[in-house]
Amino acid sequence: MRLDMISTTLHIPLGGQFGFWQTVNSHGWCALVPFDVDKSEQRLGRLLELQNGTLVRCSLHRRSSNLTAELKSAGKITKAEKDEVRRQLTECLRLDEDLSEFYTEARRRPHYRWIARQRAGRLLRAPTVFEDVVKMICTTNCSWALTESMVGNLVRNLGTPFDNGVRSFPSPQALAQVTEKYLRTHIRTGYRSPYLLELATRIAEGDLKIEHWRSSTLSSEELFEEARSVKGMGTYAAGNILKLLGRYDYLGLDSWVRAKFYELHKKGRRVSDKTIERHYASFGKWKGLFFWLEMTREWYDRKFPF
DNA sequence: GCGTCCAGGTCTACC
DNA sequence: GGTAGACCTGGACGC
Repeated sequence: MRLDMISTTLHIPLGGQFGFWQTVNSHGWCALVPFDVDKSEQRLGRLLELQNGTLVRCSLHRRSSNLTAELKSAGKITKAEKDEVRRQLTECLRLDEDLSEFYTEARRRPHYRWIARQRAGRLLRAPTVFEDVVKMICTTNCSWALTESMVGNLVRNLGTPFDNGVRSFPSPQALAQVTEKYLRTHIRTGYRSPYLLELATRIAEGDLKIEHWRSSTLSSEELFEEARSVKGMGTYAAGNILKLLGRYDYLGLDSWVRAKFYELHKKGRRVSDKTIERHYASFGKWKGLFFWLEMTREWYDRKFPF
């Protein structure tokens, strides 16, 4: 479908702490639709769905001390819609998250000073917790290629169409409308299908309010347990979802980071998860972030992999 | 082209 | 509380 698009530009002032390209490439999310990346231009693309259903395609890049967002939509964007775009982008790029305390901790430790220098530590997230949780479940027990396939199928089959084949991430309501068989056959989510369906149905029916998690006053332990109560979210998935909520108390171990830890700290020898936990215990509430950045440091030293 | 094996987290049943 | 086996997909490999 081709629509007559209206373009407009939004400028968002950035603090000195903010590393745009570092945030975009902080983990694999930028490679999962409806995000897309243009490496040569250092741009992040994203189709946003606003509360009133309006779709806005954003192309983001850094220009001096501003984030420039080039917006395209089927009609003229109102001021209220622009404000919502700004809010959603602030959520995705964690522009409101204050990492001063984390950087002070990093500067105190010679091995981690590079983190503050690089302005690393902001982890890209989706506009909604729902999208983050669905994607996290789609990373479990499979290769990255399969994650890309499952998320691509979800967006292609259940997302709202925009322009030129681009689609939004499906809402809980859209996901809740299909059957487990449909998910297995068309989305290829396998045994995860009943988990995704249950999650979407609970949210659509108002039984589970995961969008509150980002502003929750619960302790990290309580929030971790609440995340664990979602079927399909084990210790790995819940630990990493907490990082996307701004809580870094958990490591979120998977086979890739374990292997990286063995390589960096144990000359390739396997050790127990408890040993890894002990290694980072002194980092307190920041341990998950120090851990992830140490495991991915080479991404910052050379090119990012996504 | 077909069959087999394997890697990857989580859940459930069982001890 | 700890452990074994099932779940499902796609890629690698051998024939």
